[in-house]
This record gives sequence, C-alpha cells and structure tokens, in this order.
Amino acid sequence: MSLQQQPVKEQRRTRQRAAVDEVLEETEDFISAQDLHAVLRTRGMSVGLATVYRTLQTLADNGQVDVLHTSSGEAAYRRCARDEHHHHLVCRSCKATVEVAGPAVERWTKSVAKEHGYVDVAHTLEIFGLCPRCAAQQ
Amino acid sequence: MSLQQQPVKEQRRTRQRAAVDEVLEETEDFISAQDLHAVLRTRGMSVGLATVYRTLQTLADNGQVDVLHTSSGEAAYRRCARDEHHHHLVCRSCKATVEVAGPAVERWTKSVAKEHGYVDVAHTLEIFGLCPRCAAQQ
DNA sequence: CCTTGTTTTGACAATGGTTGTCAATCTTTA
DNA sequence: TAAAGATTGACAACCATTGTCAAAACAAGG
Ligand SMILES: [Zn+2]
Ligand SMILES: [Zn+2]
Ligand SMILES: [Zn+2]
Ligand SMILES: [Zn+2]
Repeated sequence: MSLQQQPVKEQRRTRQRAAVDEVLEETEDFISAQDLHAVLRTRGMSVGLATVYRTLQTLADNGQVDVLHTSSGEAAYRRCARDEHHHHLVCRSCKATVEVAGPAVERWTKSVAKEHGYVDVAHTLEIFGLCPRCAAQQ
Repeated sequence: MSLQQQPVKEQRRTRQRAAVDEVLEETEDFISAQDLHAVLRTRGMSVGLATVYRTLQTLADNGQVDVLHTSSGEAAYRRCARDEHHHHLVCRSCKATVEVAGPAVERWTKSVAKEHGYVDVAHTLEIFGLCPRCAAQQ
C-alpha cells in the first residue's frame, strides 16, 4: 500500500487527532475505526465516532496509514514501519501482521498492465493465513 | 480467485437461477448484485433482490464465479473463462477485465508465508488501471 | 397426474459500517 | 482579544447485505 501519496493537506492539531494518532502508534496490528473508537472510550479519551472515521480517512488519503479491507467488508488501519510501497501478511485470526516487500511482484503487475495497454495502474495484494501462534493453539 | 472450490452443492433448477446465470453468461465485465438485479428488472425477468444475492453467493462459494471487492466496498461478480486460479486486470472506469495468470506471484506468496511460519494461506491480488479505450477518450 | 416432503422465493424488516448534517466549539492568525 | 475558518459530535441518513417466514415452486413417487 501507500502508493502515490498526495501532498499532506495541512491540518490543525487537535486533542482528538492526537488521541487517534496515539492509539495507532501503539497498536501493532490492523484495527478498525469502530475498534479504535472503543479503545478510546475505555481510556476515557472520548472522541466522536464520526471524528475517528474522518481522521483515519485523512491519514489514509495522506498515505500515513495503510488500509486493509477485511473479507467482512470493513476497513482496518495500521501505521506501518516502512514508508515505501509494501504489502501485508496478515493472520486471519489475530490480525498479526508482517510487512513484506515484493519487487518482483511490482515489476510483474507493471508489465502485465503495459502488455494490455492499461495505464495509470495500481494494485492491491494481501496475503492471509494463520500465524505460527494461532496455528499452534489450534 | 477460485481457490479451493468446495464440491458443488446440489441445487434445484429454477427460473430465477437460470435468469441470473443468463445475465452472467452474457456480461463480460464484473457486475454487482444490485446492477444485475436492475438488468433483470429492465428485461422483465423479475427476480427478488434477496434471491439475486443468494444465487451469486452460492455461485461464488462453488467457485463458479469470481468475486471482486471494489474500493467502494461492494462486491462484483464475473463468470470467468479460465477455471484455474488467476487474477484480474480491471479498468477503473468501464470495468473491462483481462484475466491474468501469475505463477511467479503464486510461488512468491507461498514462500513469503512459509518464511514467516504462516499456514493455510490465501491471497487477494487485483490490478486496476485505465483500459486503452478509456485512456484514449480522456 | 396428484401427493408429499423439501427447497426456494420474495417482500419486508433489520443489521452494520460508513457518511452527511449543522450548530456549537476550538485553532489559528492578526 | 477578535474575527475567520476548521473541526467536532450527536444524530440522522445511507446503502449494501443479510435475516425472516409464510407462500410458491420443485422433485420424486405413487
Ligand atoms: Zn503497511
Ligand atoms: Zn494469529
Ligand atoms: Zn476471474
Ligand atoms: Zn475502460
């Protein structure tokens, strides 16, 4: 993810955005807007649900977080370590995530698109499975 | 798509399923349940919306159609020519679709998963862009 | 053809994630 | 401190999808 990120739109520093940032910072795995909102509530750092949605949306637009669409159709967000384009190996059960780079895949998608005359291309690629921990306890 | 398709569950032949099949058969591009339902309506072949959803769901479960989750979060279905696992190069604008096979990508995802001890893996990969036709007229 | 047991249908309600609304509130800048 | 503008949040609205369940359709025998 994090392809062609737009120039970061200037924004104001607010308590709410800092709160969302803070949770993202310390959350290792992908988390949905609803879940992030719940985390904030339990911590007493109350932020409106709509605000959580808007903040995550903006962060995603700016390429500051990666977005993953789960099979159930809900979006999950994550602040990744690496800034360059990469993909994710995600545990279907506990969401444990490994960031992976695949230069060969990038080249392949480009060549396939070119071969068929498609331009302005982007791609989505996610790998799902059971992490070692989850596989062991089942 | 079309990975590990389950044994096809036996079903009854009904007017409604035939109607959905017919539309899928003659539709070259990915189409959503709502759109397919609309097509049926305009043709006078009235089928309940819930039935369209159920029918497509079953076809997808049986691996008889491929499913694509658009960025707006809605599912689109397509009866593809090839039966083996493959991916799609889809026009962002008109939905024109090219089926592509990428053995190298398949191998890569498997090795990445193995390397990190993930098991029972699957992956999603779609390429989006502007097809030659749409690119030309813009 | 009937009959019977089972599957399927469809109108409608309900769900659930997400977005729109808009007055009140907060930031920033002057 | 004040004015201009961005942000917030409670709530309603949206919209794709699923659940409900009685009525209709199907398949297999008789
Ligand atoms: Zn990432
Ligand atoms: Zn796990
Ligand atoms: Zn396909
Ligand atoms: Zn096109």
